Amino acid sequence: MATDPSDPAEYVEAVLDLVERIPPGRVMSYGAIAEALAPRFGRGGARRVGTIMALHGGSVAWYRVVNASGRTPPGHELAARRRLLAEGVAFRGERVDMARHAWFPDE
DNA sequence: GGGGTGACCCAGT
DNA sequence: TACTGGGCCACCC
Repeated sequence: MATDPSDPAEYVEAVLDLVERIPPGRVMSYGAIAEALAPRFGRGGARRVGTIMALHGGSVAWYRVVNASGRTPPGHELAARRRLLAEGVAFRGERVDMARHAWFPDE
């Protein structure tokens, strides 16, 4: 079906689809996204998710995706911070308070 | 076939 | 907290 691991485009779609499901005020790390899709696609990794976001993130809520440390993507720190603050996400200095806002599809 | 690159991650210092 | 080194995987020359 649409989840054909042999088609790279399907993985991209799955990543973007998952990002769209992140509730406002919550965030996910690149690694967490890779982990969440692992059962379905098996392949991929945090690094790949990052590349996908860099290329196609513009069409989704890219600012809800941060690295494992809670840092916002390079070059977009200000924009990400503004949007996240507007959604009620707490910051600790320059990073998101992951312990408080990290989200996982299971919820 | 070989080597460099990247919106990553983790452990060690 | 910051920096370093190793591992990771797909993509591009």
